[in-house]
Amino acid sequence: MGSEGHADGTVGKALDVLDMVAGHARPVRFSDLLENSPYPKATLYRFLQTLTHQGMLSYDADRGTYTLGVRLVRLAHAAWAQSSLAPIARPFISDLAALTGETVHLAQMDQGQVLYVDKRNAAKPVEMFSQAGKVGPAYCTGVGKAMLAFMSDEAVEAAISRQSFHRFTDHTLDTPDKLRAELGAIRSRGYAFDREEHEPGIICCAAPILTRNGRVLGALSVTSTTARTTLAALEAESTRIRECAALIAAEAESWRFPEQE
Amino acid sequence: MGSEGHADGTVGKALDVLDMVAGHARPVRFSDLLENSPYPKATLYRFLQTLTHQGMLSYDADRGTYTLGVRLVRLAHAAWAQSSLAPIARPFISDLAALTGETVHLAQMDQGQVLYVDKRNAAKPVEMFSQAGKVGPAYCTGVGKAMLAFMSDEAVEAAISRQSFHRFTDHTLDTPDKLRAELGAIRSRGYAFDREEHEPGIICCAAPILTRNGRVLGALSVTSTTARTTLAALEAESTRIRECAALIAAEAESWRFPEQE
DNA sequence: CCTTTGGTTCCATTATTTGAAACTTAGTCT
DNA sequence: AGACTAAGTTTCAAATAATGGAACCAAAGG
Repeated sequence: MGSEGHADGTVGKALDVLDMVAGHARPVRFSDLLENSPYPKATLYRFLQTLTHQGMLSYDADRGTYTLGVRLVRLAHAAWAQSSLAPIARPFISDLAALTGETVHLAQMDQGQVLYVDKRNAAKPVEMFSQAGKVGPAYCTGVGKAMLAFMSDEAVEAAISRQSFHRFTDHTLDTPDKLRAELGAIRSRGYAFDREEHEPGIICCAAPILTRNGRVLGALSVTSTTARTTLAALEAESTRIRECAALIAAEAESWRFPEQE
Repeated sequence: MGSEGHADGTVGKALDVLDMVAGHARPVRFSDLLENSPYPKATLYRFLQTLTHQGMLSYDADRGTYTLGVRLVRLAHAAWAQSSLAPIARPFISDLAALTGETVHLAQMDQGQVLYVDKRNAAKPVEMFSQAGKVGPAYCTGVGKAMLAFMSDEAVEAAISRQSFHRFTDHTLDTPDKLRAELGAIRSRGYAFDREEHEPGIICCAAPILTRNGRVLGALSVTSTTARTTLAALEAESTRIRECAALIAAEAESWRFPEQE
């Protein structure tokens, strides 16, 4: 039962080191890394050398610090274009943001966590990278619950075992059982709410993006504040949200059909 | 020399496989990969398993295809936040885009390549990852030349040795010597042009972002098309661009890149 | 000049990776 | 159906690469 160490094989460990570098907000020195590292000095050193040599990290010789490298950025660029729903969904979420006048989030599930891959705000100018790429908890966000509700039982349990169930607000569903009950309700309703479960004053209505065979591709949410609107008013948009999700799903599915050679 | 890198160690090979997947625009089947793979079936198979398990790839069981995984997107977010100039420069490039009414690029140099870390377009709504995160050649872009012109001789030569000198247009500087001459001119002028060297019809004026001691942090450019404006008109903005670069440098230095002594 | 701190290299031991071949499906042809 | 075939998966002894304690080096500090 994986308590923590899920670093299988050598590449797993190397990627672990990548995450360690990514974890720090600024360029890190070797010794900084060594402190929170499960690996001995020589081993960590060699990993850093290899990753740097491979372009996944970049080393500032003057300062002796490591940052994430270009190759990683290039891969990520490809990943975003290729594996995320974002490029396909872009026009649809723009429309949805314009129609509702609220902030729209597009998210996918990553190892039991919610990964926001795009965001559109009708009012404010668009934010870039600073928003896309963010991660959040699955158990207390609209998009997270919307996705969980339509995943297979094993996948849900795997995800649940990775949740922290931290009680962010009075409304946070802070146990697996409360969450499971909520997921059932969502499944039959077809869409999810966030009733200030993650942040006070923030509410949303979210729908999953599903393939024809019911596989979860991602989720879509319209977010607002209790100051500006109510859950009931957001629920009125649920049909629109679900239609938008369906359009994205259709587009995604047709676009992904392999037309080899 | 060594276009296809010597994949040192196990992680090198694994990353190689990642690149292979990234190379294809669409989801790839195992056998597609196997064809252009230097690795035997079993080996490739195990790499794909590991990478998938690590979230670097994602496997579509229905279709039996691999795509780049979302973990990369998360890493890229960290890379962007960490690559320091982008978050700092954001308000400044927004202003510059508004003032000039043209597209503004923010780039940094890594391993002889230009990495675009942000982009702002006054007219169109902002594009996300699809633009920021792109990598381009240094020898035939305004930002690339602006940075090279202020780098140390060794660094420049190292970068030159990594350029392909592909002749994109009639104006491309396609030899090291032409480039070196141009760099001298840029250094004394203080800013660089792109005279349709990379793409026909695309011109720009670029300035480096330098620390007090002259270290190159990045570069800034204002880009337009020959249809809309002229080089002379862009040059009129050069003072503004350089001022903007100076502001960013000052901010960066006080904030993230304290120059020692 | 001696010590500490931070980083790099060595190298015998150990564990992992390797890949030919055998095996398992899932299709296809006759 | 039965006999082929293509595509993906597993096995296992041999080959290879990773490991990490310890030695080493280079600055900075006393």
